[in-house]
Amino acid sequence: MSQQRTGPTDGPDFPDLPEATVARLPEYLRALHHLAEQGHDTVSSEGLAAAAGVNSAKLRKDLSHLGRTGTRGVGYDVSLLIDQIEQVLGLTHRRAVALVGVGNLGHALAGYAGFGSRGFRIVALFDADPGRVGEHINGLVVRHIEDLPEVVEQESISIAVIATPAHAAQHVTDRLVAAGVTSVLNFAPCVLNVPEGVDVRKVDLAIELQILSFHEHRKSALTALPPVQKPGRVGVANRLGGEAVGS
Amino acid sequence: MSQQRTGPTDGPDFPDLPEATVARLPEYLRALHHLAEQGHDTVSSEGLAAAAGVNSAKLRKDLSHLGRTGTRGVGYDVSLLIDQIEQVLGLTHRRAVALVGVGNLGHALAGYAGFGSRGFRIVALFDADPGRVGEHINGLVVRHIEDLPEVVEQESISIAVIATPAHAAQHVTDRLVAAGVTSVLNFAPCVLNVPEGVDVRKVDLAIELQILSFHEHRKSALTALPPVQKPGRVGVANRLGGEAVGS
DNA sequence: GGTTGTGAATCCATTCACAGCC
DNA sequence: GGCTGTGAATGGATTCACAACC
Repeated sequence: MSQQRTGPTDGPDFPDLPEATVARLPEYLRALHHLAEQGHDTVSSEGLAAAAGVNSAKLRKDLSHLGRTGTRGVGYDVSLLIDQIEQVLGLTHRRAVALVGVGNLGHALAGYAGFGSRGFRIVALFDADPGRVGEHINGLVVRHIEDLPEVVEQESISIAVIATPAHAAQHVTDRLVAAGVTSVLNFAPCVLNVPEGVDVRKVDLAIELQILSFHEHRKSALTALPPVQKPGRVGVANRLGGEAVGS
Repeated sequence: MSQQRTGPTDGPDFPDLPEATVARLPEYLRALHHLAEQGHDTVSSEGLAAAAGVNSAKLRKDLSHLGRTGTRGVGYDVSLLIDQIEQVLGLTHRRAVALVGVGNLGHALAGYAGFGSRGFRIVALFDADPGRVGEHINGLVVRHIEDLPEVVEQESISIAVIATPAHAAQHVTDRLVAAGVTSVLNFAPCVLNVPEGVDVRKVDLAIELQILSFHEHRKSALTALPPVQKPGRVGVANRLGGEAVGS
């Protein structure tokens, strides 16, 4: 009755990864590629954890969700682990991505080489401004937003990036969803309402800075006031990077 | 002996906000500004929660950490709440921000108007490429990275944005930290090692897409396979935005 | 009547610590 | 001896549900 978990050799089935784990797998993947380039072919949980900026217990727990991945006493096989993670993340083929809004930020994103090397291909650019339509960017022609349904269909696009002004973002989203897009990465500073089954992730520059601002505020409040010695709070300093800090 | 919590009238003291709450306050703030523009002067937890894309219980719990903020039976005073949140986030004065790396993305960030309106001022641009030094962007001159210490000092910069290639990011970070910067927003796809007391937040475009890719992968695996009826898993559909989705 | 603020209950994530395996 | 995989323990965050208040 249980719907046949695919055989043990058949690549990982679909484990129900915790969301927090999913969010970290890409970072592990990046670190692994880096290690592979440097010629490592195995790595310990300790080593990979350091390279990915997490602690080793968390890393091992995360990887344990993928099934048997390492070998005790040895560590993880780098290229094998890369395959397994790419498998789970659905990165076995390059996914087609549409980008809407070729203003300041959109231009930069369209030119970003990192997408290509990490599993994605920007295959279409859109803008609502007729003055922009027809412009060539990085080998692609900017098309009018009217053409969305057609292009999404033709190119099998399921993921879109929104880099429009905030006031246009919801409208654009509705059209994207209507055209069949089911995942959206939103750079506009606003919340998007989408129907069930559509995923949205948001990146907001100002919000990131405001979170940092909070910590700045707290830090200055603390140092301004008292030199209170909190004993036993010292240990575990973040290991420092390459060169000396003191110039 | 306890170090005098500032008086009750004296604006909010320094509550130890849960990190998850801190991360949401900026979104509430944005929503509140939007409501204020539209002329609302009070809002219920339900209303604000909808505008910020969270549920109302969470919103109330978050705001409760700031002390008494709303009035029962009525709701929250919009402009009062704005003040309170800006207070806690340390946004009472515009913070000076440095941006390092004026390539593709750096250019776009330097031109991003949203910073100005939301509590920040980009006051300095840096690059390592001498060919770029001297260039004018948005009223600022690009300076060589050698000048960091001097400028950071002069302009009281505590926050920096890194938009360099990955291979340069750690080195740049070390110099920023040495110059006195204590918060970093990192757009380079790599982990940064920093000493205790320095905060780093990271934004990685490809990682965001990879997380979406996972969900795409899962969705297609589910629809490809079985029409398994999971009873009682339906409810709570995401409310749909303005116009109809069906074109 | 309406809405906030909050204990209690639940859920999820992280960390600990060690048994099991190479 | 070294390292992974994992139960058990802890710690946070979310949700529930209602008393307190306007």
